[in-house]
Amino acid sequence: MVGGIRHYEMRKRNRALVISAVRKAGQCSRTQIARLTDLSQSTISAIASDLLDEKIMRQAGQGEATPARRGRPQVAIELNPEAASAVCVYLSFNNLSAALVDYCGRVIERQDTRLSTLDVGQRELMDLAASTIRSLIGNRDNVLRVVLAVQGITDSDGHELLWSPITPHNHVPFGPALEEIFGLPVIVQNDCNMIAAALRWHDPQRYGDNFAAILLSDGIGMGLMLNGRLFTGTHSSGGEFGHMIHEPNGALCRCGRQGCIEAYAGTYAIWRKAHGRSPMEEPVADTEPEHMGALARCARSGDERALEAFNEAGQAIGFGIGSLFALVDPAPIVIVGQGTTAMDILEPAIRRALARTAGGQDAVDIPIETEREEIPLVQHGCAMTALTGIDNDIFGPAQRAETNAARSVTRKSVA
Amino acid sequence: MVGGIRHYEMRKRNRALVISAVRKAGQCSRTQIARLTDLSQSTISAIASDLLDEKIMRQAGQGEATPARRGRPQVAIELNPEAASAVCVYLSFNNLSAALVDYCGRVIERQDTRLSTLDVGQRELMDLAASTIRSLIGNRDNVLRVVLAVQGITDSDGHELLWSPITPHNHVPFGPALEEIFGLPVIVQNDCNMIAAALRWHDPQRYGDNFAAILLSDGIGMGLMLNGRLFTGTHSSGGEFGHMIHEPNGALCRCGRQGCIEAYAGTYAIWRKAHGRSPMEEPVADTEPEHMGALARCARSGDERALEAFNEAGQAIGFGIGSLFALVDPAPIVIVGQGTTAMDILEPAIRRALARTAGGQDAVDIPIETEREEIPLVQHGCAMTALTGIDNDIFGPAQRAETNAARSVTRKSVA
DNA sequence: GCTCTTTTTTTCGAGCCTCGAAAAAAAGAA
DNA sequence: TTCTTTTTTTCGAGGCTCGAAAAAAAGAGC
Repeated sequence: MVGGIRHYEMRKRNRALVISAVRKAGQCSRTQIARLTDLSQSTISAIASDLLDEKIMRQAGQGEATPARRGRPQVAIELNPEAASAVCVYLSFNNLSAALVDYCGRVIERQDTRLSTLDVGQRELMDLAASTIRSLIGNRDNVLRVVLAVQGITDSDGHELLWSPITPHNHVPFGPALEEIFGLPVIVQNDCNMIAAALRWHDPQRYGDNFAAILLSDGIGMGLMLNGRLFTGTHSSGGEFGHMIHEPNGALCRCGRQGCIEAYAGTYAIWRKAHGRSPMEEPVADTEPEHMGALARCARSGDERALEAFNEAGQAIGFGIGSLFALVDPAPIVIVGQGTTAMDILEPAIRRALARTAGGQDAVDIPIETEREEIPLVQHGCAMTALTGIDNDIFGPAQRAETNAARSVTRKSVA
Repeated sequence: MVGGIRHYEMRKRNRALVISAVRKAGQCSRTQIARLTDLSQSTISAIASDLLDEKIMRQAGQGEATPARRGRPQVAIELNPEAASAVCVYLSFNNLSAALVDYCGRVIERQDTRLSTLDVGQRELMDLAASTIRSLIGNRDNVLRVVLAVQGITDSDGHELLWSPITPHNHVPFGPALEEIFGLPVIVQNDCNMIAAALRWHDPQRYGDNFAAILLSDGIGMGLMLNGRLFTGTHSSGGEFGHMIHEPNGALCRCGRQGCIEAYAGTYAIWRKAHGRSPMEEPVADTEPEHMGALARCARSGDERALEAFNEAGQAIGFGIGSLFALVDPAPIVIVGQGTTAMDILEPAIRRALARTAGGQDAVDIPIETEREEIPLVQHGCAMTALTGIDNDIFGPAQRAETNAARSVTRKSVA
């Protein structure tokens, strides 16, 4: 049962709606907000004046074009960058990149650390995250949220890292541990979900309510946007596209099972195949981007084994997308990351396989986009996740908790 | 953009919440409703008295136990069965079952028709549906909705039947055509989704916010409940579990492609395999339930080929569930329909395969339930879909459209 | 430079809705 | 018959949105 709705909720949602409209538009006059939100002028006036009073928004310096029209000029308001800030951390293989962003999403400070993720203890891993966050926070008092993206499987509540290829430890409780230290909400998220979130912010035209972002690197990850929402599993972050079954009882996967898509399309799998190794050989721990580039060049210049390896990878991905499309059809598809450097070889194989599936009946029409760099996307996704979280959970509810309390106290003491 | 919330919406949702609470509970006093909805006594009092005035609810004849406690006795209210009614139609292979249900979901009248769905023209198919609905409606004026469940793929808006194994016609526009005739909202839905909806109403304890219902008959269908909502594709009804790929380039499926799960686990596939036919042989049009029962008995009494056929089917289903669980983990699983008669043979094979997938890591723990009869489930699902639709869309919005109009007219004419 | 027109923003009163407290209602208990 | 207990209704207060009117802030015209 959802529970009833009161005035408080109504105001909260309308406030959040206004904030969201301004966040999307960048700058916005009250009249425009009214049009965007379908609320009346008077309501917008009231909400906007509250938000300005609370310093969540501020009047925008009249930027560029004042088209010199007749009538009272619109005064644009915008998010106040100092209203809040958030820390975004991305933990991936041998790398920790963190950033402090202001309330508008602009990066204030950045910090990158190399480490050997496979060799580091669970304690150290969490300590490293904590010290990075601490140094970014410094003595700021307006940091309201931390978002930690990790390569791997997280729980659906955003508390823990359940399993990851980058560390031998399971159930790493980043969320609770860091919340304890900093007294802030900490959200742990799968990196591919953050990529999907970022893409939607970058280009809402192309990446609208439905699309899938597939990250091709060591492992295969996926972020799925369905009906305008990030799709997550019921217990875990879900969307483990790389571990759908491609060949029952097939090649050995890094996860220890057999026949996963990743066991054909992960960089280690391509490397294994191209070097003529057995599909049951233990995956190598790390494949350098340069090696993969070289392999792609081999394939292009006619090396049969290399070509075959990429074809097999493309086939696995294509059939996988086909199975995914049988369940839900999230066109377009975006391929992200290192794997995109070989897209000229992969894409034909993907489309060939896709065309042979029920889900991919109109395979020709399915747009497949590419994005080379995943790290900036992950960070931007974290930032927007943190900030919209602040919008909805903190700035949405009217900031009158104290005022209200004060008022009722006043009333009582007067009476 | 969702658009802002006004008082009207607030009341609408709270009314819908009250109706939903009463629908779930059967009978309910105002005090209980207040507790269930977390709204105040006064609000419930107001809403309840409106709903009674509008004859959407009625006072319940004090059913059984009046536990003779002190104090003013609770007066229970319940849905007024005559507030509305709905027509539910289920079109499946060679069969059309329809029912008229009252606002409480009780069947008032039923009508079943046998036909040869494969041989009937598109026009005739729609005419048959229309005449069945017409005869059920009779001269009632409180029929507010029609829900048509079909075996096959429907569009996500619930307007059309896009593709179905039971008819050669594609894009059959049941929705618009019937709406045109009867002037009522008509919703076209996939049968497995209706099964999932029904199971949730039947046993919300067991089938809660997350579960998957898999229908094993000629084809393989699935209804997926995720986070308390029926999962549908973005363009089509989605959840075409049967057409996820089991073996790339594998056995011939009824859909014309190769290697779909259905091509191993549909009754025609089991029949084909058990009779030693080639996996590329054209699927037979129809397999009688009796044949399948006989086949299962053969397998039980040691017929190798039959046993192998069922094992292969179980394996396809198991790996499919594993792939599904990689994306999302909707435990428990319910197997529905004819296929359940062979569950003693299928289940071990399913679990063996499932255990070999990443998604099914805890395969032992995943509960697999069975439900033999699908038709009653589909009909009940249609009924609840129709009725909750009426609750939300028609009875939720305050019934004061005319009153308001009248009022404002009065005011104006007075002024 | 002053007035007129146009557009945006704020203000104000009305109406709707929820809530808490008090009153009313409807029983059993004494 | 009166007291106690529990449910339901009533009533006034407060919060929120809305439409209409007023105020504000420009350019246009002379």
